Amino acid sequence: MAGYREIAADLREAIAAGEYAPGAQIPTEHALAERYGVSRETVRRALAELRAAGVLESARAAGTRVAAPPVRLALARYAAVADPARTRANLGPWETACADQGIDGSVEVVSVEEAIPAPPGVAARLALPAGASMVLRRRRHLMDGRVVQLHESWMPRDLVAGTALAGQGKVVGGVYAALAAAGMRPATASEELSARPAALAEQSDLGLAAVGWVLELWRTTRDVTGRPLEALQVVSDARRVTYVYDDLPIRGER
Amino acid sequence: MAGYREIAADLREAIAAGEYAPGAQIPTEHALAERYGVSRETVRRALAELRAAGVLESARAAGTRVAAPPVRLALARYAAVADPARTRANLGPWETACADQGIDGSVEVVSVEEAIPAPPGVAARLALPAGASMVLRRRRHLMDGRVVQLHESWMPRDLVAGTALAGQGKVVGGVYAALAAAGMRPATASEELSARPAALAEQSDLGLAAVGWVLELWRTTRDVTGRPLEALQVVSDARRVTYVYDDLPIRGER
DNA sequence: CAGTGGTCTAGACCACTTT
DNA sequence: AAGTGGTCTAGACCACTGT
Repeated sequence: MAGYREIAADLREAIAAGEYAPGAQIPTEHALAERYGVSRETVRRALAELRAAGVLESARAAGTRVAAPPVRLALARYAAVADPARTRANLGPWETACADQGIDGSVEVVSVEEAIPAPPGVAARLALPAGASMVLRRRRHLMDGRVVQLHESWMPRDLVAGTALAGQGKVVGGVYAALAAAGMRPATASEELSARPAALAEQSDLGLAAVGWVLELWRTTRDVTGRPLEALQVVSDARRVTYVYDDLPIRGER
Repeated sequence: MAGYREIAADLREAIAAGEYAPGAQIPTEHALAERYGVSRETVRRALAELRAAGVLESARAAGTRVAAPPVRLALARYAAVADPARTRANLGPWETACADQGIDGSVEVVSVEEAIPAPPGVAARLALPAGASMVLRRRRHLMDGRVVQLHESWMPRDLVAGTALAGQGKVVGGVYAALAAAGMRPATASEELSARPAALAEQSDLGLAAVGWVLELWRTTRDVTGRPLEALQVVSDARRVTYVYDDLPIRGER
């Protein structure tokens, strides 16, 4: 009579109707199997669907509960980051954004490699010849306790060799300041934002349960002449982040 | 010996290593069960994980194949939409973006309701008093054959009553032109972008299989005085869309 | 018509948490 | 110690696709 999709839809409705509040435990799999007159495996398929949809959360011997919507970090991508008052005492934009939202943000430099062959996507964004152009790669983890974002920053090797950017460890004052100190002036940036299921490595780096999704942001920074200075890939737990573009001037249609 | 997660990881590696090319059929569930020495149900759990991760696609009686990465539409959110040459003969930005990418885009007006109580998120974005502020809602579907985006546009009722925006059917020339014709000048827009699992209605509207994910974009348009004119919610199939913000001026840090 | 994936069952054992 | 969800099995029937 009741297929697992119907059971899933039924439970979904009951939850949406407030029959089970966020955090409340739903009946056990055994009880649901009896209620719907199906086997426990069939109930489990319904619950699996609702877990994947973020509606339910199960903990090993503690039952299945209605999931509370995740706490999202709002991250400014445009106007708000321009406020110089916000760039406090050597805090980067991440620490500042976290502090504004009452969260303890931190950054860990994972690796700095001075000469890596540029992958195709990076070469294209940096306008380097396809093939074996060598680039600098800096990898970072941005955390608020758990890892929230994975950063991979790629820069043309000839631009940054010998500068602070080629050194190990954190770049104090930010990448843009270091670029400026080396005589390069970031003037514009282009961003490409998409969502996709997490790769296996991302799943473990971000501590995602089962099949997680990520937001993938590419930011290409250029100087006034249009020369690319940096290609930055930001991979985030899709459920933990909102990107905000504030006060974009309107010049035409949308 | 082999749990379903190991089997999933094993297959994932084989596919990443190119052992099965995109579009190629992998062995049948029966064959995999025999190879790994497990039951068919266990294999199916592994395959379910890879389907959820977008690695595999199954068709009813035609086997399971390696999924090709979905074709994404690049949608400009900033500089490129300002090019007046692109706004062709009453084509909206959607039709234009699709045409640029060799795709036949179309727009369908789903409903126009003149007086709806504003939901909390809308009231906040339109800076209306919480409670029962009445607003106009226009719902559209943007298609390239399949439905790609769901639009819900909300405007304060007192601003648009009696204008072309309150009429049924398409607004020729675009919402911004209609606002301008009614004496309102859109000057800035703020966008908030996040990803989440699709709600049930979105799943069916967008034709998503199983548990799909969506990108949710809120665009709040204001005039020079900062008065909100429109709150637009755009829900897209997360696998079909990339949002592009071109040539953002850099004024501070990121 | 043979073979595929989709669904379902009635058991079973385990690791773990809660009491 | 009892109860929970996590994993697994060896069957079964079905709808559908390909030939």
